[in-house]
Amino acid sequence: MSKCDQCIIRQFNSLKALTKDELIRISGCKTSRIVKKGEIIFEEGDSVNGVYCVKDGVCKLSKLSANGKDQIVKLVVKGDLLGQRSLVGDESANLSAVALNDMEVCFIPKSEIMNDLESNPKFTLDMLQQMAHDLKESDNVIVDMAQKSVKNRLADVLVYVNEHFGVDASGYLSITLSREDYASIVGTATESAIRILSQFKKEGLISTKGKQIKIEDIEGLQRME
Amino acid sequence: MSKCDQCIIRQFNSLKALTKDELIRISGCKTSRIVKKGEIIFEEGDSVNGVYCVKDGVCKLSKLSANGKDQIVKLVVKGDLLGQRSLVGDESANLSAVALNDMEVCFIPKSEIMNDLESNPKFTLDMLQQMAHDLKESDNVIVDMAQKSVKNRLADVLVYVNEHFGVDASGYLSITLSREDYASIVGTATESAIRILSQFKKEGLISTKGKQIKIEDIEGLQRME
DNA sequence: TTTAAAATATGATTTTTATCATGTTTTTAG
DNA sequence: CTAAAAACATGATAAAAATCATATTTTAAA
Repeated sequence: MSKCDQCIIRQFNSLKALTKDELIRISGCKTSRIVKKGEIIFEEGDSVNGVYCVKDGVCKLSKLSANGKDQIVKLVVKGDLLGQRSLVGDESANLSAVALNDMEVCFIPKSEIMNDLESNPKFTLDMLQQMAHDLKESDNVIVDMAQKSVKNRLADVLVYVNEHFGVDASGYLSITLSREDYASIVGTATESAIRILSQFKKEGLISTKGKQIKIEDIEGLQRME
Repeated sequence: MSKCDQCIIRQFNSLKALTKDELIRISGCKTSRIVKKGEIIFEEGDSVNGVYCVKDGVCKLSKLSANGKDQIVKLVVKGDLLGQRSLVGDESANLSAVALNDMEVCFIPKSEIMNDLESNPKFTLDMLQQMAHDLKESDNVIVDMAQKSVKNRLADVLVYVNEHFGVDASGYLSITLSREDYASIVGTATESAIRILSQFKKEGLISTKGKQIKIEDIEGLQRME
């Protein structure tokens, strides 16, 4: 089993604020796991009972709305923690987490994390800062959701995915989301998302190969925002 | 000057996790202030440099969108803290805070709060728990914003205001929001909000007197959700 | 108290977005 | 490899919401 105190990933999240002793203790009780693309890590209503540290891959956090559609609230990437909100709030999951590609995650039991949160203020403060950042992001999403058109929001998402996940050797976005996923991030009907992507294609802003998307004119997409 | 350790309001927020000594120290450096209805407490981009503890009244947290419209993200009420996100993130305000009625607030300088956050894990953890709750709420707003109709969202807001602020002696909502404020919470055009309120009136769900609103059929409004 | 300004109200119209229908392509399972 | 399922695509139409126009009412200021 790999050791947390030698794991580079923790530099990207609040676990970096733990002491060497705390990391060694956590190493002893954490479990590693491979999550296949499409697999559910946890679902709305589940007791999560710990925190996942994402060593590789990406997953979506989504919530089922009253009308039966899934709304994606956030993408969780390599280096992020997952499940900390439910853990801190001591409640069952408000969102579902589903892998968008193959992932590698470490699971740290709740009791271990809570122990450190209660005794290591540096760790707690780092977690608080991270959550403050998440809250700011969420507030910004609310504003965009309320005030921008579907077309604008979709352009935003393409730019976001491009910036955060980059492109593969042939220039296609390295994360492949289904049209339904795009619709579910933007908060629109799948047909509308497809239609707008087609329009972007006609306008030369993007090109596609199957479900893969290549951004051809990022300034054009940004200008729309 | 009133003493924080004897102030009942702190029971409603994270300040309750401070020790008596810490409260006495804070009492010595806090300042009290009356904020008139409509007055700006801070604006997007301001350095807030501390935390406000709301002793009385209500304010809106909003952000100016690219199209020039204000989007209200949250209502901050008696007992809540204000400005903690910017303080923890060590950045300028992402939102503006404007009083919706006359308020009484206490301002605690940043250095004092940070000092306690770094040394009192109970306080930090309480703050973290509160922020986890805020984040959950924000995520839920995103889902509603994306998946519910304007009419549904407006019904939600009326129910929310009713539940959180109650009614005056004659049964009218005790917080009086302008139609523009309602539009800005829901994320719609002012005319649309007015139109839907008129429709609710015709359907007997609410009645109005000037800008005041009385809920006549809360189940009807809830059923819509 | 009178008047100007702001807020509320409502109609007409346009734009945006959702829904339904249906066909095509791509992916997946046997 | 092939059939079935899933995902993608697009047209037609309906519904939702924005915009523009213009009254009317309420509020605030001189």
